[in-house]
Amino acid sequence: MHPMTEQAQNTAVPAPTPGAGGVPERPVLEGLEAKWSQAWREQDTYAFVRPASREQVFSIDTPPPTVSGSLHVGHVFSYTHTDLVARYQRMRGKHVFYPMGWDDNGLPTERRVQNFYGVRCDPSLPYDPDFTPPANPDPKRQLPVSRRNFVSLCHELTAVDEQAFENLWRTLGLSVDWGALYATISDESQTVAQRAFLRNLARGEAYLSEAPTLWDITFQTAVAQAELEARDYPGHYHRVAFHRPDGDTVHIETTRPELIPAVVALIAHPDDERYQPLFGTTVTSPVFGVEIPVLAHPAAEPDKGAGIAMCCTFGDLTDVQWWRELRLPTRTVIGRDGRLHADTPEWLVNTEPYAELAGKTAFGAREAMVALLRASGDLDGEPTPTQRMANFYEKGDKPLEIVSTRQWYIRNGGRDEDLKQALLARGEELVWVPDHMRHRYANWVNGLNGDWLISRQRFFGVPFPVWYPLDAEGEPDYANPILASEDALPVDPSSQCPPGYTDDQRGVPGGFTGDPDVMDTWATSSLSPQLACGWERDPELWALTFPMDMAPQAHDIIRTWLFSRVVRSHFEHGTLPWRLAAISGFVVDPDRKKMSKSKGNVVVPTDILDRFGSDAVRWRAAMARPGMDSPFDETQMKVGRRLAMKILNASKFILGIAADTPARYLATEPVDLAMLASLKTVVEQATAAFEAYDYSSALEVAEKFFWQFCDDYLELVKERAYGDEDVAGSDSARAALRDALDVLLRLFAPFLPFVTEEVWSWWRSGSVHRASWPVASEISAEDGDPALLEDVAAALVGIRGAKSQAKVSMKTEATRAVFAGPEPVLNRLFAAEDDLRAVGRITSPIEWLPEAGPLDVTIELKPAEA
RNA sequence: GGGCGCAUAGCUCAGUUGGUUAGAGCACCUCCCUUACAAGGAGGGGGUCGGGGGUUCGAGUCCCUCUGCGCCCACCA
Repeated sequence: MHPMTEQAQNTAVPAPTPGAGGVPERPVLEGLEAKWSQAWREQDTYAFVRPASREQVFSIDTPPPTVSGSLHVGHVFSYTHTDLVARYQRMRGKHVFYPMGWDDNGLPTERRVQNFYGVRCDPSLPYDPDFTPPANPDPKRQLPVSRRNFVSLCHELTAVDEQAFENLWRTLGLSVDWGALYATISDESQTVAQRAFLRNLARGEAYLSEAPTLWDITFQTAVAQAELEARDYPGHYHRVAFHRPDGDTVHIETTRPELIPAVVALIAHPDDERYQPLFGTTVTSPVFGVEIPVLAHPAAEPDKGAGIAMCCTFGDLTDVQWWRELRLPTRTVIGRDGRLHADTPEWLVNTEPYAELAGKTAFGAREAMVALLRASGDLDGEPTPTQRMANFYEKGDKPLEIVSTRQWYIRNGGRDEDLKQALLARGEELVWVPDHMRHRYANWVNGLNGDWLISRQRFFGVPFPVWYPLDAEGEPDYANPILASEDALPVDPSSQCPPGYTDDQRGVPGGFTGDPDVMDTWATSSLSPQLACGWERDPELWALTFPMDMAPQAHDIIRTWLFSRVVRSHFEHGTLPWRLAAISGFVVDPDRKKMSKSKGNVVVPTDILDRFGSDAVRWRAAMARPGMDSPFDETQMKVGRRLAMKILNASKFILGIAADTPARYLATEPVDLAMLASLKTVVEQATAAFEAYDYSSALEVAEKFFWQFCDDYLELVKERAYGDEDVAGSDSARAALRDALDVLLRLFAPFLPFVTEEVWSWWRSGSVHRASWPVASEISAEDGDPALLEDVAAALVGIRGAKSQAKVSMKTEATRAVFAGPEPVLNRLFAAEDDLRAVGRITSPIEWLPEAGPLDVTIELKPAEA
C-alpha cells in the first residue's frame, strides 16, 4: 500500500531520516529529540525572517539565563511556556522574533571561575600571557591572577557553560532563533550598556554619589536593594550601660556591641515618657568615654529592646535614616573587608581599649568588646540569645555591612515621587498574565527606599565609560568626569585613555584615572530588549521588533529584571519595552516548598528529559497555568509520555489506511461529519485559549477530543475505513480520518513538537511547525451534528459496560441488542447503526425502543463455547 | 506587620456571567493479551467543594468572617 513503509521494517529504531517520509513499523519516541533538533538546526526552521511591517511580527524578550548557574525544572517549565506561545504565533503566520541571551557577565560567573579554576582576581598583578590555570585547583588557596587573565578565564568557562545550555534548550525543543543570540558580556552588549548609561547620565537619570551603601564583605562590593535577602540570623542581646554626667546610667540593648566605638547618639521615641527627660542631654559611651547626645526620633520603637537605641554609623538602615535626618556625624569603624579599622579612631576619649578590637572581624571584635564591657562593669547581666532577621546579599553568606562609598546610581523612583508615579503608571499600562501579578510590581515600586545602585567593585562586567581628572595632589575630581564618546564604545577606562590624554598621564597628578568599577549584571540585562532588537545598530530590526510583544519570566524577578527594563525603556524611549508580561509560576517540591540548591530539593532537568522525553516534560509544563506554582510529580510526566505515544500509534494506524486518500474524497457519513464538526469546535476553543495566553486550556481541549477520538470514533469507523475504495462509506471514513489527523497534529504541534514533527514527516512535506494553525473554516463538516457522536459514545459505554459486567472479551458477539431512549437520540444512533454493530460485534439488527429517560442499552451475549 | 495568591476525590487540577444528580487525569478495584497502541484497552468505586455566617427561589461559584498553606515585601535597638 505504501511504498515507504517497507524501508523502516529493517531497523528496530528508525534511522533519523527527516523528510524521508514513510510510516515505521513500530514507531518509538526514543531518539526523536536528537533527530528533529538536528533537523531544525540544519534547516533553520525557526529563523526570524524580516517581514515588511511590524504587525507581522511577534517579538519575545526571552529571559537570558545566568549561565554560571544551573538550570532546574522550573526553568524548563517556564521556558516551555514561552515556547508554546512562540510556536502558536508562528503557526498563526507571525514572524516570530524569539532570541536567546546568555547572562554571562557579573559576579556569578566570577564566583564560578574562582571555584572551577581555583583562582582569584588581583587587579594589581600584571597580565601573564603564558598563564594556564592550576591542574588541581584548590578552592581554599586560590591563586591570584591579573584582571586580564581572570577575565579571559571567565570568557573561557562561560563558552563551555553556554554550549551546555544551548544543548539543553535544543533538546527541550525551544523554537529559538539561534541566529539572534546575544551575550551580556559581548562587546556589542557592552556598547549598548555604556551607551544607555551615557544617555542616562546626560539626562540626569544616572549620577555618582558618596553615601552609605549596603556592602558585602565577602565579595567586597556594594549591592542593590533588589539583591537583598532577609534571613534568620542568630545573635545575642547585650544590655549595656551608658553614663550620664550625674553618674546615672542609661541602658540600651544591642546585638552589635562591637559598634560601640561608632556610636553617635542614643535615640528614643519622642512620646516615650521614660526617656523624655533625657532628650537634649548627653551621655558618654562605655569603655571609650565618648560624649553623645540623647535624641528623639519617631522611627525609634518603644517596645523594641530597651526602647532606646544606640545609633552607630552604620549598624542598620534605621541608623542611616537617623544619621541623615538628625544630621549626625559619621564615625565609621568597620572597613570594606568587614574588619574594624586598624587605626584608632580619633574621636575616642579612652583610646587604649580599642587596641583589643583593631583589625578584628565583626565577630572577633564583638567577643573582645564584651570582655571590655565586663571588665568595666558596663555589661548588665549576661547576653541573651535572640533570633532576628538580617539583610544578606542573595549570593552571600555574611550579613551585609553598611559603609559609606562612592557609587553610581540610576533613578528609579525610590527618592522621587513623580518618577515613582510615572513608573507605577507603566505597571498599570502593562498587560499582565495572570493579571494579579501587577500587584507585585506596584508593591515593589511603592516600597523602594532609594535609587538603583548599579556599580559593583568587581571585574567581570561592563566598565563605566568614565575617567576622572586628577588634580595637582593626584586626587580624582569626581564632580567632573570625562566621558567616552558614543562612537568610541565600548571602552575600558582601565586600559584605554580618555580623549585628549595620553597613556603616560594615567595615575599621575594632573592626569587621569579610569573608573575602576563595573556595572551590575542587571544594569546590562535591563537592556535585553535593546540588546536583542538591535537598538542603534540595526534600525530596520529595531523598527520591526520594539516595543516587544511579550516578556516572559517567573514571578521572582518582577522586582529585578522586569522592573529594571521598564525603568530603562521609560527613560530611553518613553515607552514600555513590551505590551504584555507573561509570568510563570515555580516548580515546587512535593511539599510545596520552593526548590533551592541549599535545600537540596532541586530536580536536574537533563535527568527527567532523558527519562520521560521532551514532549512528556513539555506536556507537564503546559499543564501548569500561567503564574501557578506546581509541585513536581514524576507520575504526571508519564501521562504526557502516554499522550505522545498514543499520537504515534494512532497516527500510524490512520496513515495505514488513510494516507493515500485522494483529496477529492470528503466525509459524507453522519458519524464522520459529527466528529469533524466537534473538531471544528475544538479548533475554535483552542485558538481562543491561546489568544488569551491560556495554553493549558488549549492543550486540555485538544487532548480531551483526541482521547475520545481514539477511544470511540477510531474504534467505531475502523471496520468501515478498511473497506474498498470508491465505496461511499469507506471513502468518507478515510477522508475524515485524514482530515482529523492533519488538524490534530497541528493542534498538538506547539506542545509536543517532536512527535508531531515525526508523524508529519511520514506523510507531509515541510515542517509541521511552519504549517498553519488550524482554523475552523478549513474543516468541511457540513451539517455535522456533534450530538450524534456523544450519543454514540453513550451507546458504546452501554455495549462495553455490558460486556465488562459479564467479564467477557470486547470481541464477544452479541446476538441481540435493544436500544431504548428518546426518539431524537435513537434517530441519531440509527444513522450510525452499522458502525455500532461492527464495533459491538452485534450480529442482528438493533431493536429500537422509544421511551423517555436516558439511553439504555441491553444486549444478549453469545454464550461462550464450551 | 503589609501585599498577593491558594484551599474542590488519596494526589494533581478543571469548574465560564450563581441554575438540574460536582468533572478530568493519576492512583485504586474488576475485567479483557482486541489486527494502531499491554509503557495498552474496557468498566467501576470514591467528594457535606477548608470552618462558620449571610444574600438568593437556588451558592463550589457572590458578600462577611475565621482557619490553614504558599510566595513577595518589611523587620539587624
